[in-house]
Amino acid sequence: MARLKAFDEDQALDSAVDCFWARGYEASSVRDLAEAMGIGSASFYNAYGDKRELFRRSLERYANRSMRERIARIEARHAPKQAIEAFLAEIIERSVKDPDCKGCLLVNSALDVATRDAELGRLVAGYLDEIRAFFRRNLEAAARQAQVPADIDPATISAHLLGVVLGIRVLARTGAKRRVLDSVAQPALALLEMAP
Amino acid sequence: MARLKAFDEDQALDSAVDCFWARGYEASSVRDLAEAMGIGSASFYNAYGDKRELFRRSLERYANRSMRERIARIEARHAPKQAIEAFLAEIIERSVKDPDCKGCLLVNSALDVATRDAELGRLVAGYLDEIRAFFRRNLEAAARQAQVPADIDPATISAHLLGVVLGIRVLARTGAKRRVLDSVAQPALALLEMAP
DNA sequence: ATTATTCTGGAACGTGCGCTACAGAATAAT
DNA sequence: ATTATTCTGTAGCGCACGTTCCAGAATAAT
Repeated sequence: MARLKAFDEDQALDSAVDCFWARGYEASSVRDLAEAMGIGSASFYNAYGDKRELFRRSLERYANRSMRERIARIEARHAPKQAIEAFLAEIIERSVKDPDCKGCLLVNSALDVATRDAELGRLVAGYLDEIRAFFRRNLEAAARQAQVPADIDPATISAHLLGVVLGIRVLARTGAKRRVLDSVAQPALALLEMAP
Repeated sequence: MARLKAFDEDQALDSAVDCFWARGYEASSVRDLAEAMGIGSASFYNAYGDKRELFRRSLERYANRSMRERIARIEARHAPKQAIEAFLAEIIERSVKDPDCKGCLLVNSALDVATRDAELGRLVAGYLDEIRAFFRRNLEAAARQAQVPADIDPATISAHLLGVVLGIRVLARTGAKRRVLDSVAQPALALLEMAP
């Protein structure tokens, strides 16, 4: 009964994610975004409401397709302790291989727009806490299976690991070399090793 | 032979630092800045050149008055190992006590404007590396005095500690509680403890 | 007192911003 | 074929941005 959309909404959303990821919220103008998405501004506002709402959906899509996908995939394939190691290894690998040093959209946003928009701030904080929950869940499972030293406290170490991930993401965006990122992660991973 | 400036240039610069610190580069308009600094736009451009140059000077002033001051003060008053502990403790203390959750101007900038301006990016990376150098210097001194375990590698642990500091700064800006920040730091500090 | 120089407040410039209006194109149902 | 509805390209809205201009005020040297 009406004209059909001439573009794929999710595909365009992916392009928006890339734009926000590389340049941040403020520096991505609606014209930049629309061009990257391959649509005009009328379609832009018709499909997504406004720039902020597009950003909210971009955050959500990034969280689903990048963070949650990674967590689910890794947890499906690895035992708890190895899942933690694989998570850190993959983040370093991706950071080093990204020629644009984009870091993580959630971390980038946490310091930028999230501080000026309470709802987005809560959203981002919640997404980051899912990473901590991933660490905690796997630390507890590893402890149950005696794969990690008995004296580690999952609540403490999971926060530490989240901090390490955030530190890696920040340094990665400044263009740090793999050697530095590995050094950031190594002592945290060493905590998981059993005494010889 | 000419009219005198009616404002203190450094004092106004401090106000600019506060503005950039709280809101970031893009979100601080020249009008915002000039108002916070208590000057008109003519004085603004006469004294500082342009917005970017003011930001460069703000970064420099923040580095000198916040980071370098802290490092110098702590190193003057503490033995190497205690200096590292005091640095982390002070950062957590300041983060928790800041009602605006501003985090660290250098870290905030590292993810924002520094990624779009190569010179500023190099500047920020250099400032952050001074924190790593502080850790490394004190780790080496502590090792020489047998205040830390013999098997710790200053090159690795200094990068780890920098990562932990960055993680704390990011979490602090998202409004994390002291308990979380302490948890991020605690395992890193435990590395410095001698085996019982 | 005059002069040369610099600083200051305010108005205004051009540009790019987020966003909207509108006319026409495309579709599904009648 | 007509109609109702939605999508699309383009032009342009009002506004805030960084920056400049300018007339006048303030100062130190003459």
